[in-house]
Amino acid sequence: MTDSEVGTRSTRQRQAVVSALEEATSFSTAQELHESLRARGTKVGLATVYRSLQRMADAGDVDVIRNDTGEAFYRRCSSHHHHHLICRECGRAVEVSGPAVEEWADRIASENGFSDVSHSLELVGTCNACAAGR
Amino acid sequence: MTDSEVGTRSTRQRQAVVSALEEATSFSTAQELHESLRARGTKVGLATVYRSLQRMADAGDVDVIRNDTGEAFYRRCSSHHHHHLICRECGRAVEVSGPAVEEWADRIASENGFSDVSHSLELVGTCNACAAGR
DNA sequence: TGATTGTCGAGAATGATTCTCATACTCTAG
DNA sequence: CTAGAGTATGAGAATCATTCTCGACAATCA
Repeated sequence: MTDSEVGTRSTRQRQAVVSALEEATSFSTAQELHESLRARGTKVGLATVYRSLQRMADAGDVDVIRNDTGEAFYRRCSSHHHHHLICRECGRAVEVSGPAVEEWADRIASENGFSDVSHSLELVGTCNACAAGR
Repeated sequence: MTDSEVGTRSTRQRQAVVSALEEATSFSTAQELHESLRARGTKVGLATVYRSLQRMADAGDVDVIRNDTGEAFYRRCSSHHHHHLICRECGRAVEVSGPAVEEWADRIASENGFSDVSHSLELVGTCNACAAGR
């Protein structure tokens, strides 16, 4: 079995994880997704949620970010390269992209003799709705 | 006791953690620092290493980044705002700063109605030494 | 020196994530 | 449609980094 052959079967559990992700409006942990599935009466094992998320992350179908305690958060995202602007209060996330940043990253990398550079970038702030509600 | 009053005492253990950090040429985990202290014959508890690192991180004296498995890596850094360009093979880290990125982040944030925006950015690549050695 | 109070250390506890392995299910060839 | 092969699942154990607990110790200061 090669890597490209795994994760191809369509099961009730995988569809459930996908739909839970699509209902979520912000980044969610595996545990939260598992809980929301249980709450709606869909029985899916926690390990399966983790496996599904990992496979989707590997395939690039979901984005993974980590908070400052190292917990992983998942979100269904567009497939092109982008970054996130996340509200620190409500968790709402906006996809943003910045050619300027990509160019800057490449330039900095080559100036320092680095090659094959990838980058991770997240913006965290307070969205207007949350700022207004205080 | 207020926050400003904690972490003021000078102890052998704290000095040891600081010196271990200064000897390290790249980002290190708490476990690695603990091990290097033990290796040189300095007895310091693991919990103390964690506590010292956390306090320094809170004070802004060290930078913390996380790898893709969520483990925390620490490094003694300059105190002004900056980012890192890290070699994925040898772990060597270069501090970089980019006014362009800061401005872009602020602009994107305000365009989307976000305020109080902070950002995290890391560049990962292969340094020239490692690229040459292959 | 003695009192006060922060700090240490060993090991237990925590919590997210991964692993194990017996069982159930998908998919496809026939 | 059906059996067979091989993948996927689930419950709970295992892992592993990190944090907590609490009695003992040490830094600071009068």
